[in-house]
Amino acid sequence: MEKYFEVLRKCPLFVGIADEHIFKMINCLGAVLETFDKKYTIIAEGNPAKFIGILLSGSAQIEQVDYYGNRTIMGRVEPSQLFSEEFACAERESVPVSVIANEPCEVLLVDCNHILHTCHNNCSFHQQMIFNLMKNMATKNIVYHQKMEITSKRTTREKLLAYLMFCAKEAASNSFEIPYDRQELADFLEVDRSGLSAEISKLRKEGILQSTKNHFELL
Amino acid sequence: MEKYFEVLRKCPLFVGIADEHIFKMINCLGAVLETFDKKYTIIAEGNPAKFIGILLSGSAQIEQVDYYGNRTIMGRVEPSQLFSEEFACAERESVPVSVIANEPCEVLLVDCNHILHTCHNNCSFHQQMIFNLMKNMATKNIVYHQKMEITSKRTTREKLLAYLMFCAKEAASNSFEIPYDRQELADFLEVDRSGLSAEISKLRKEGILQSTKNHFELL
DNA sequence: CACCTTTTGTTGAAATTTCAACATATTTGC
DNA sequence: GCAAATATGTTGAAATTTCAACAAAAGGTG
Repeated sequence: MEKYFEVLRKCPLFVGIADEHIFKMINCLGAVLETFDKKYTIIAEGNPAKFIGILLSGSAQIEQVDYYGNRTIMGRVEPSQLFSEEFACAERESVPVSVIANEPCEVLLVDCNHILHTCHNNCSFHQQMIFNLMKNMATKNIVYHQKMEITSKRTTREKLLAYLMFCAKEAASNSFEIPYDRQELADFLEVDRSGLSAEISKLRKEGILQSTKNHFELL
Repeated sequence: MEKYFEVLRKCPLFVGIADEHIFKMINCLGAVLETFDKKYTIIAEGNPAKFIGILLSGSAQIEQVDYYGNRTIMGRVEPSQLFSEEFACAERESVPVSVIANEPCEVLLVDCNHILHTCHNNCSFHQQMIFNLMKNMATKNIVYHQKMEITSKRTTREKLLAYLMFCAKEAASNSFEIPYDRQELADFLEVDRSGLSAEISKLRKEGILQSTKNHFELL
């Protein structure tokens, strides 16, 4: 467990909690370590919303597949980040999305009851965690706002440019990598993959961007 | 202020707080009461993200207008509900959306600093409020998930049906009212208004639904 | 009630997306 | 390094959306 120290320090759940207390808390919370191979399902749609996930290594994706078979990618999870916490904290019956490993992943699963319903004796760590969860969820809320701002655009070109400009802003550079392959980007932007490829070519020909694989540069 | 008692009791911020303490807390939080006429802007895009809003009466809408002039309606706010709390709690500089009064509104604005940064003396009310905010934001997060599930559909018809089925589920009946007029529904579903009207007519002719104004019935 | 304003429905043309099918490029596993 | 599998790019046809313009209906106001 010690090898995850740096990851856990950065976890939004443990902000403001002294290093020496983090591992004690993880024990106290009854966290379970699990590993998943690439493409495996960490949490399946319909599962009970019981766990708050902490990604320790690898990367994962939040997905939803609808009735028609269209996949929507809600977002990506990187080490230190939480996943599925909104469903656990809202005390939903089940999780409406799937969490899929993009590469081999190690995750820590914390039973949400240990965070929400125990320790009413004013334990200060516990209160700090609730505060941290609150902040984390406010931030996640904003991330969803940003996704909606991108996907609300009406054409593939506008969605793509909105997304790329967002990435450029995040990277503070016109040159950046995106975390998605073409199919994933299409599923994130909620457009057709082949149309997306065509649009990227078009923008390249128009001299608006350069790209090789996942690397883009806005001109 | 007493006339808002019932509304405040139902406010997610005051869950688990005894009735007799609610007004004291509102004073303590330095909440400001403001009123707005129909169509007025309660919070404008770009404003400092300083306030958590509580809607006391009327109804409001969360909107975002992009570069191209397309309006997106993120959602609706009903009495007792909070608005703009995610931006305040995440300590964002400014609010990326506008909150618009749909009818004459009374709102309570609470400086988020009074909730986030004071009272580190373990005041139990305060801790309850943080917990409440956390739950509220988890729930809001899920609401956004639901919206994305609807708007991720690829055609106007699919979006509309997904929305109507969601409403029917909420109402626990095939017969229900929606809170939007046609233009607003189009802006919520992120489609063209005239195309939406055409699609509704089509569904009516196909015998899939009946509708008069805002009332719908799925058959 | 009559007038004006706003909302809703209808239509056809133009733009765009999706879909399917295939070619090419890249990656993976042995 | 090769073969197989996967990912990406390209194309044209069909479906759908958007857009603009207008007609009809509903609502508000004096």
